[in-house]
Amino acid sequence: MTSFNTIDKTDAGAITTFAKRLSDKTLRQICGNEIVNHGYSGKGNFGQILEKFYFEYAPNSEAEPDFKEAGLELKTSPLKIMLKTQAFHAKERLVLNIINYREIVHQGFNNSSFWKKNAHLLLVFYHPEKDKDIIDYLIKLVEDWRFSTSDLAIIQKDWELIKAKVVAGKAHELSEGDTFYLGACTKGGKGGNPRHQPNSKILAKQRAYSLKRGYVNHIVASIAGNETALYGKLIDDSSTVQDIATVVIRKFKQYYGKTTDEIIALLGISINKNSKSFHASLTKVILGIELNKEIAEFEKAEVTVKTVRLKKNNLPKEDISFPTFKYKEIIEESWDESRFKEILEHKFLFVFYQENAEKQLILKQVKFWNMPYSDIQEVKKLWIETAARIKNGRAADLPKKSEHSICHVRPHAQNAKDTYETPQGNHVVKKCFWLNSQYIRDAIYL
DNA sequence: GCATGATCATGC
DNA sequence: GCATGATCATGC
Repeated sequence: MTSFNTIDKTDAGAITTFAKRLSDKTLRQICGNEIVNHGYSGKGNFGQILEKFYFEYAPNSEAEPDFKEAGLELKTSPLKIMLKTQAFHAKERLVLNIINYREIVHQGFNNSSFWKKNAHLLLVFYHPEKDKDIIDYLIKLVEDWRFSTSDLAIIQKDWELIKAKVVAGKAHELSEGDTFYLGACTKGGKGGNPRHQPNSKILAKQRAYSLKRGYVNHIVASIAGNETALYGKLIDDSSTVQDIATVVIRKFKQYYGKTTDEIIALLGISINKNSKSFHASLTKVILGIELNKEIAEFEKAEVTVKTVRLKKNNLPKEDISFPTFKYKEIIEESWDESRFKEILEHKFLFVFYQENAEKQLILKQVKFWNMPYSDIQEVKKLWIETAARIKNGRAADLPKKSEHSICHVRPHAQNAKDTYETPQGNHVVKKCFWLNSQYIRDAIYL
């Protein structure tokens, strides 16, 4: 193989071309058997082996990009194959450099450690398979990446929010749901590797900048050129306003106080009022997205839309459900790696309608929301209690609404015969966590 | 009127 | 066939 040492290190194009030789190959094929005794094991080491044996430099954690003369940062990330479409998707968020709490408060975006390191990425996507050695993973996609103008505007806004929280002495309250594309994800194993922060005595978990999985999906699809879904954009590079929340709220606001019938008439469209997807369709139409398309920004930011019907007293008619959990799986999870915590760390868009005297639905308010850190800590207690009861054979008796102010557990199944097996071997109706209607009213709507 | 249990509709 | 979002039914 041609050595990387023959490549012009100031030329990002030449480095990318050299990297592209990896496409559709494995590390063993490209580097030969010299890497069999690579000495690395376990997750996350694909990148280190690639750096050491292909690019021939020692893994480091410097503030400069990996190829600093070319301003290019090497990142490797795993893909998974979607069963239905056989298309490649991002398996995980893409973790970037550590957020230095002491430094960020003195930085602007353009001289931030995030931007210095990640303005230009060299991405290597590989396909990990169980039971295979890391060096036998197939490398599927290799490409350099720069953020589009409109994406960068959103990422900069995300960065400003992360900084503002650290400036306010709230680094310990950072959550991935705070932001749209650029997340602050935990990094550093169990215990969260607590760090000092500048404006508070409270220790904060170590966190890194990361691109959300939905955003990495967008990168993968755009590199592979095989978008399976159709996307409609709220914002493009020529938009005057480049902020997701501002654009969305502005579009909805002109219909506040109007009934769904009036909104439909004003929009001049016809959608089936009796369909259960009526509200989802109406949301898309208000946002100017065609019904057969997905909202590009929401997919990239992994925004979950929830439609809520309020009663006259502002209390939602229903609690909000989440996916069911399997009794035998939840007891094997820890809270920090739990599916439910991951769900709660997403950003939500709530669309509130309220019933009037004639039983018509009036659009009241839309709100982007993510669960505050302190509430997530409360839910953690409920989750632990739930797992403990299941372990103790009490799957039929899980925390009720009266036991917790934020969430409860309740059936969510086709019918009473639709069950999952418990650790004890009996079958109990499928259940899930629900967000209490009172909490939705008090913590989100009002 | 609400908590709790139960079930429906849709789309993949 | 099942996951998911949404909604209904009953009894206290």
